[in-house]
Amino acid sequence: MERSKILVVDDESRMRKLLNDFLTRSNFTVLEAGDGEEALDMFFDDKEIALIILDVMMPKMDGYEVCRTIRKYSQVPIIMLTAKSSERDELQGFDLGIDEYVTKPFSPKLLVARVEAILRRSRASQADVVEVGGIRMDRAAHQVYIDGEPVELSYKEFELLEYFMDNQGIALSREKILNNVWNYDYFGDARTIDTHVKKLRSKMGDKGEYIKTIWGMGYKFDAGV
Amino acid sequence: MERSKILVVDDESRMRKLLNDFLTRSNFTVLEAGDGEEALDMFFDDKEIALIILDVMMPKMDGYEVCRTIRKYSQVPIIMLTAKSSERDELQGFDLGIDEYVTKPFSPKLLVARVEAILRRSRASQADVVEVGGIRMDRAAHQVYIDGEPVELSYKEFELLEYFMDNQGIALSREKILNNVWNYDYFGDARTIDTHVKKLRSKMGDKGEYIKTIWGMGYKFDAGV
DNA sequence: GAGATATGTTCACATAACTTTCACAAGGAA
DNA sequence: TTCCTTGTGAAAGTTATGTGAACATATCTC
Repeated sequence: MERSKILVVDDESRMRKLLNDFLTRSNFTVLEAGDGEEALDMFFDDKEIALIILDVMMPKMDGYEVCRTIRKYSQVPIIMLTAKSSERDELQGFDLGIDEYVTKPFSPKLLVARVEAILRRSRASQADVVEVGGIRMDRAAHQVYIDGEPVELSYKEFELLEYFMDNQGIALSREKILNNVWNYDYFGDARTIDTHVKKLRSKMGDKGEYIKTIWGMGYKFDAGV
Repeated sequence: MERSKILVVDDESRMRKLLNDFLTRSNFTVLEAGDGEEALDMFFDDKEIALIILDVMMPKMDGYEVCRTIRKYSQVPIIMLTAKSSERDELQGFDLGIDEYVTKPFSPKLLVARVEAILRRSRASQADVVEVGGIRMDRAAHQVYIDGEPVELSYKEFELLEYFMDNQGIALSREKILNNVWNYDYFGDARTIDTHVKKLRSKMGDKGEYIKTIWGMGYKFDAGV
């Protein structure tokens, strides 16, 4: 997977540095903007920005304003940083097309998890139907076919398979799977993944072998093509 | 591998000198700070600090405080020095993002080993695919290919080969291998390395010869290219 | 809102895979 | 040769994963 470019907009440089650090560590490329105007300039200059993290409270042009302007031209995912949850409630009243709200102070780890989840979603919607090694995944219909036959998968099973198919050939640790397929607020047993993998494999028949176990590490989807 | 810069923070100058000595000998560049404020100044002045060793008990600003401040802006690895293990337990209750705890008195040798292990971890994610002399190592897929054919390696075997390939042409003592490939809390027989080397060699076929024995010393990976 | 149904999670145990140790063989150094 | 290090195969020990069932939670139906 290529490195996605993320634009961080905040007037406080410390906050920008913090986010930059964490996101860079998580393998994203980060651009920083110190105010709304700069943010708009950077966004319209660089067509490859995959996601924007936007502080609400900024001098001159606030996050709300920046968001409205961008939304006139683009559906790029936007995460809003708000200082109080009351701000958040207020904003949610308007339909600004904001993908997530994160209230300060937040755990950077959590933010990264949300960023990954959103990007996954927005990447997913690019190709609605994918077919690999006899497995056809129709995201719009939320339906999977194996050798042309429809297979009944539960919601989680579908999402798990989707994540596997989006990351073919890549070794995925349980932690990573949890972060991307489960909600960020799930803190249960990672072994639940094993159970889901078991069900997935059995529902997939002989294609179940595509889900390889990487002992001591996690799982990997590999259709061998 | 370039010399990594390490910041040692302790109010006792004897302790700083001791650490400085050992780390310098192990080929690190060392900066010293005598208190928390100085530490913060040095850290934010010098963007190249790769790791911080931090004493908990210090006058004015304690290690706990320093850590929290740094964590607001940076994910640099931090090793905490604690006087009693009770302190350690207490600290672990908070999620400060500390990478390691070392309880005084400690063996400097052990500390150096931990430093190396942590730095290796944080460096590891640089090049995802490496190929040398017909051996292709795909870290993302956690898979090794020899002459294009996939080879099944266990977790430890993979890590061992990874370490060898990251240190091509360098003679590696068993001690060093243990410190870097095994966990620091492994105190078993170093001969387990021999067994793993044997398995690796046999799984690598004629490429097994790349792992040379350095009699009386250890091993070396050398693809002769 | 109660009961039924489907889905998701946890648990305990079986199984499989891996790691370490051991004992002895083989090989290099003095 | 003699001492010490390394190679090797197999046994013993350890840990991770597979699996079925119980339990919990959410969803649907009436």
